[in-house]
Amino acid sequence: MADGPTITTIAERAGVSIASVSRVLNGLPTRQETVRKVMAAAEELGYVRNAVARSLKSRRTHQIAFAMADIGNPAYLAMLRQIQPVLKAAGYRLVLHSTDAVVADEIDVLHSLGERYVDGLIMSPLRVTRRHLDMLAAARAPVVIIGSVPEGTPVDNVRADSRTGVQLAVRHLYGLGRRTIGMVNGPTDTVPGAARGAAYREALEELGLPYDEDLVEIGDFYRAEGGRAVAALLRRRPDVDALMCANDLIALGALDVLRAAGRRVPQDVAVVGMDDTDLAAASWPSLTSVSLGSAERGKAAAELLLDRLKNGDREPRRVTVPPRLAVRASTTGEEPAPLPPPGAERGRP
Amino acid sequence: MADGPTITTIAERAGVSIASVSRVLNGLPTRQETVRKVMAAAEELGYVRNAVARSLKSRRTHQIAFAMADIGNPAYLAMLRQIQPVLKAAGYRLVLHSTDAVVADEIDVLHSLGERYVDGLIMSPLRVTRRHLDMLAAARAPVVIIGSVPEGTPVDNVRADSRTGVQLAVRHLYGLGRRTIGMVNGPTDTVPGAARGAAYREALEELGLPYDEDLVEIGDFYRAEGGRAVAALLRRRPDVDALMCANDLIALGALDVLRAAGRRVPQDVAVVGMDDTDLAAASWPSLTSVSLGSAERGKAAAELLLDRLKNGDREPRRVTVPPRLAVRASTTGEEPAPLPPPGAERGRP
DNA sequence: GCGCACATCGTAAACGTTTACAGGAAGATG
DNA sequence: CATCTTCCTGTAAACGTTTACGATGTGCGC
Repeated sequence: MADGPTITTIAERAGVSIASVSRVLNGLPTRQETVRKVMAAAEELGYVRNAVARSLKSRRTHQIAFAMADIGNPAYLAMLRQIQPVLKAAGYRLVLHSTDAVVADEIDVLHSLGERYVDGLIMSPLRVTRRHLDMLAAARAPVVIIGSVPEGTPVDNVRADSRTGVQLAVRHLYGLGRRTIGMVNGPTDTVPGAARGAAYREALEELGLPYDEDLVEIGDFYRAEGGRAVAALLRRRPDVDALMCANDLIALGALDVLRAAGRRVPQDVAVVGMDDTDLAAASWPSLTSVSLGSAERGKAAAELLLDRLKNGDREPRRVTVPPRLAVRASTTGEEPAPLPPPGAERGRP
Repeated sequence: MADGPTITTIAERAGVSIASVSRVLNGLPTRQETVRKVMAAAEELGYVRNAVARSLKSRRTHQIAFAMADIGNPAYLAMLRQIQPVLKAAGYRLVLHSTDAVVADEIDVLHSLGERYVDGLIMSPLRVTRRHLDMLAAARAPVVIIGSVPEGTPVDNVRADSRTGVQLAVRHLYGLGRRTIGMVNGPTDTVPGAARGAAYREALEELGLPYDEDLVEIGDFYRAEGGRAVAALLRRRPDVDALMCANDLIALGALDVLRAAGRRVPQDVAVVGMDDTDLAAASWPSLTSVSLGSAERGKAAAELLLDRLKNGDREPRRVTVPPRLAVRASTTGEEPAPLPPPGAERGRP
């Protein structure tokens, strides 16, 4: 693992100056003979350009950071899967940060833009605080936010339309005859939590259903937490006949708890998830889920950022991705009640 | 987004030399008064160290690359989830490459180590070719391979024990009375494919069951492909009573096809997956699956690499992670046949 | 008052590139 | 043949750090 060759090594071997080597390597006009010599030397030495030195001089790292709240969440994963190829095709590397949705970590990432190790950042914060906005305004590199930011914030941003998404789901449940529709939400101090909670309320009102706080339970965006929240809601309102869950993980938790409680899905309680992740199609029963277009949002974010890197001072843009409802068995399943869990699942006959 | 301050700016403002600024920022012994002045200036200017310049000088980027075959595969994702926090805790950033299991892309990644934009690489190649080995030998930065490499290859490597894993599964099926155990594999020119195929054969022999090529079908490591392979196998051997699938996605495909064919799982056909991903627990019925310890392997790989970065010329190490069998409903479920899929399952609005 | 040890600092080189600039050679033009 | 272009090349500076080295100043012992 000896020290690799540099353009100086090549220059010596080819008998030219380092400037010529650089020009040849960058395809600038050069005499044919020189090109040949330099190429030959580079080939023999197995030369590879030093990206760090190059970045220092050119002030471009060809790296873009993606700060995701939670690697475990398939919705962010769907974004990542789209972001990666778009960046790769444009010649950028992807630096991955996981912030665990901790504000301090997100601020850290924004702050670290000052280190200039990336040309730009795609970030998907769960909540947007005053500090976020301050840091965004002072950010030393272009940032694209996936999620909602206050009106007028001068930053490119890609948002889902969870309002319409929740509306789609609630209407679907209403159309199936459900009238006691509960909501299991994540923390309402998060952007998605707040939006989904409000949208649920609106959707009910639009349909002329009463909004009842007893039908709303706040947990967190994880399976176990979601399950706990559902259990609490069930104790309070055993008559609930449908559950709008703020994401698929919560919905899976709901399925767990409903099964354990002997409630049939969808006959007794219909369940709708959100994000339409892989888990929704694979779950038991398969989960009706609102797709908020995570994949499309990821792609759009990457494209926005690339565009901004080309064209630094265009107006900030906002892209909104429309939701879709993927209807599956957890709302329209026609088979008889799912039976108690198979013995091995949790030790029951 | 004006040009940020550099140590030169600070030096001017504090009335000291850039050397002093650097010393203060790096905590080298300096007079108290100087420290104060420099810190004050840095603070006022909102100075952040330029990581690129720092890397150029120090020959350390504090970045580590992870080249995963397929972002969509939850097994790799499980590795990623473990790798990320380990690196972060050690002060390294994570650069993510997705190679789509294309050899040329993997070679590219190895080659790009010469650009010195990372201090090391964790790679999980699906197949290891001659070129891989050549590039590994010539790699300009430490590499840890997740997966098997030929005996004696001088490289840190973390492997699963799929042989024992398959054995666990086949014995489990045998113990449940299954005697016509099929295998649905991915391409056998991949390392896991070859290993799992061979292990299946060995496990049968160990149990005194005949090895029958008709019971083996090769597809690819994806859900749809797995389904197709199972369909083919079923046509050839309708009497099969158990399926050993080379990963969970294949097993999900198997469930799809078995359901469509009216076969009950596990009564008619027991199904075992591999990798024990989130999907296994969420699927319908839940999937018995061999965990090859993806998470542990990711963690081990990250730790091996960090250790190697500290101690460049210790002996190459090999870590083998033991498999576990997660038993679920697809082999031991006792409920009556799952019914045909609900109508809505694949009709989307 | 001299010499020495020590602490602190500034100068300058280095990391590996890219690139502005100027110089030289060759060809075109008078 | 002198001059002007044109093309190609080399010199050197720059990007923002870290760090070896030598210079300076201070305090102390004699």
